[in-house]
Amino acid sequence: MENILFDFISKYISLTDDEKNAIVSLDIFRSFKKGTTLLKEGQKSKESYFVLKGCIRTYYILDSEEKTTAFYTEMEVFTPPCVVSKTPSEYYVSCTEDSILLVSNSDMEVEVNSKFPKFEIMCRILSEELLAKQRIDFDEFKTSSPEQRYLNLMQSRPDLIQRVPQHQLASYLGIKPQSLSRLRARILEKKS
Amino acid sequence: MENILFDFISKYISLTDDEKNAIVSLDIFRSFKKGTTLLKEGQKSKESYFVLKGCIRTYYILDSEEKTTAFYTEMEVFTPPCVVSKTPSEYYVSCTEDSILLVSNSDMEVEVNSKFPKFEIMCRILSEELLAKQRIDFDEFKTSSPEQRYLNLMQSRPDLIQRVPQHQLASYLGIKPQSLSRLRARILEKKS
DNA sequence: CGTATTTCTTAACTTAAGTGAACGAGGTGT
DNA sequence: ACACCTCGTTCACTTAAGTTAAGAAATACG
Repeated sequence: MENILFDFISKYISLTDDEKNAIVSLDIFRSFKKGTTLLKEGQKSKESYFVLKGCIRTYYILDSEEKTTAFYTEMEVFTPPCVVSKTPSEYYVSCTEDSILLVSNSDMEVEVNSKFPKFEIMCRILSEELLAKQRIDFDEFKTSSPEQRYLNLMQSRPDLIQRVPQHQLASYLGIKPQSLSRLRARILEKKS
Repeated sequence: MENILFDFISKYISLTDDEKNAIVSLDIFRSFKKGTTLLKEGQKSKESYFVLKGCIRTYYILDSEEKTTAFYTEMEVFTPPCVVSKTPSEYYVSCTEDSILLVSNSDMEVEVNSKFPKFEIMCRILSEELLAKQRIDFDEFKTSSPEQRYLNLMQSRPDLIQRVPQHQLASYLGIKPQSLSRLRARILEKKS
């Protein structure tokens, strides 16, 4: 499990064995059962997540309806916005599958960053990359129809369509479950 | 003009007079006429922008139609995703108004960051904040209808509605100009 | 100043998403 | 085995956005 993490980190900086040991000794791997809620609306948190295995999702409850806005799967990082803004969360975070996560605490990060300046650099580069990636995703969402979004998702993250319930996918695509069903039927019809 | 920049920076780190002078001596303020294109599709770039005065927008040309996806105004920072990914740009960046911008080059940033580690920290914090902010914007976009998005925009950035052409606003809201006109008429009718 | 061009609005019609309801399949728990 | 519940699909109907076209308003420019 540690190797997955170190492979990820090695894309940004190189670590000595001592540094690797220091990270392992932090004891930050955690297992969660499917359905576990990691963060609730109204709560404050300092935790960030790196998904080693499984899938977590973020959702809002608006008019007593769940609105799923994001999924994070293997090799993806997620810091809830409320951790950055230090305000109570407006959304929920939970595991859609049995998951193994690296859970880090922002106090801990401050400490590690000051001890290993390399780490600070990695965090900067990673944030910049995620910002750029999310910008592209947002642009794509804005400039396409629900149907195009679904087709794009089939290209970019085909696994999600299989592993995630349709009604969660629907709100992820910005539509209702019924519309997703219809849209899928429409696509199948076109193919034939 | 420098003071606007230093006020901004002071939200993240504190600078000595020497450091301020070092920054001023980089000579990075630039003026642009309304309509100036800063980046074209297919080009590579290393430039990031901080808006001191004016407004810049990003847009795609898809099916020979402009699709505006973002506006950056006073006190906002923008690094085009292609600068981060080091690939040719898929979009355009241009000034919608006469603008004064701080233009920085990523080579220059590397140098400044290694000379002043403080700066690295600021960049990390800033990226994290922007990422979280953009995440919230994206979530809001996904979970609301075009009409709600327009009403939200009236709350959060009322100036944009005044200073930017309607057809650019429309694609920013993910709809066609005609739909924006209609939607505005609908809102006015409800009020009365 | 007047003409050209762009921008915004309106309208009629088409297409697709939202809504409410019903149904069947699959899973859960007692 | 049974009742229960969630989930996905389908249908009929409503509502809003896309499309095409036309005209009014604002702006740019010679």
